Amino acid sequence: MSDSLLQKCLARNIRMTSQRGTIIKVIEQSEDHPDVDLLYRRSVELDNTISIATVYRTMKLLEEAGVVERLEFGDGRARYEESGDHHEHLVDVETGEVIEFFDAELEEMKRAIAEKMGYDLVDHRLELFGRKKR
Amino acid sequence: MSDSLLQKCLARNIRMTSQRGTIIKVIEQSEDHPDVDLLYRRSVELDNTISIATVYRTMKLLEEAGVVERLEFGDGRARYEESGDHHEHLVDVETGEVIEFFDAELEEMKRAIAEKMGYDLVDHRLELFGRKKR
DNA sequence: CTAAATGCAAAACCTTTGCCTCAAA
DNA sequence: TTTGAGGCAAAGGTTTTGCATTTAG
Repeated sequence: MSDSLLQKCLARNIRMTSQRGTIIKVIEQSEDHPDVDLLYRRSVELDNTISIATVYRTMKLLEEAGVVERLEFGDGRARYEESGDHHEHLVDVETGEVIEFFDAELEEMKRAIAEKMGYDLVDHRLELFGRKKR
Repeated sequence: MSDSLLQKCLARNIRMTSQRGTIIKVIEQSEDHPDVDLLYRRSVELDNTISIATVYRTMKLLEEAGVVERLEFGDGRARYEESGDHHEHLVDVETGEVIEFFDAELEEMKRAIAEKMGYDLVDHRLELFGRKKR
């Protein structure tokens, strides 16, 4: 089975502090796609000495370490999720709900398209915005 | 053949002013994906009375009218392009160059995926980030 | 011990807005 | 003439940063 976020950070020699530990725990326990402010508020519940600057600095660190992914849904602030199996996002335009999905054929197609244009795909992002049928 | 951006705006009864005319001309002549500041600087060259607030207001107006598209490449500011044939973007991670492409199969796949999840696709966004092979 | 991390507040960005003036229809 | 648009500057929201202090290793 796969390592916890904390283990991944330790494996990368990220210096561990109580604040980072708290933020990492918050990320691990988040099932949604929180923005920094939400991560901050959840972290403060566990350790009321944490400042939002630390949350920003930690998220940047974790992103650069490749253990979290930064998402943008077009609302002007970054949201985060733990890195893991790659998947895409479908945003329900009426409720704001974010649904994760994965489609192997789609992944391969993206790789092939970049290939055809003479590029190695290093990253990619797909967001679908949909309205629930009824 | 298709209407110019100006014609599309007039057809939608967008009140025309000299500033809007200038900004529209700048968009028409832009072959890249300018952000607001760049649009502003290009507009000022043609009419030095234009303020950046007007550029922001005009881009919002044109976006809501559906005649321009707002793009986000993850650098924290909006970029724009004239609406037209739908296409995707591949960003060269080394040069920042943005290459447009279209793939009908990919489009259909996105629609089908949303469909399968019980959604009507109302919008979608795909960006590939690649490194040129050599 | 020493280098790095934190807190706090200020600053830096990008974007929006209030208000008064000006211009399009 | 009337309603909407523009300019300016201030304010808003998100993210970054300088600096003094604390802490991990």
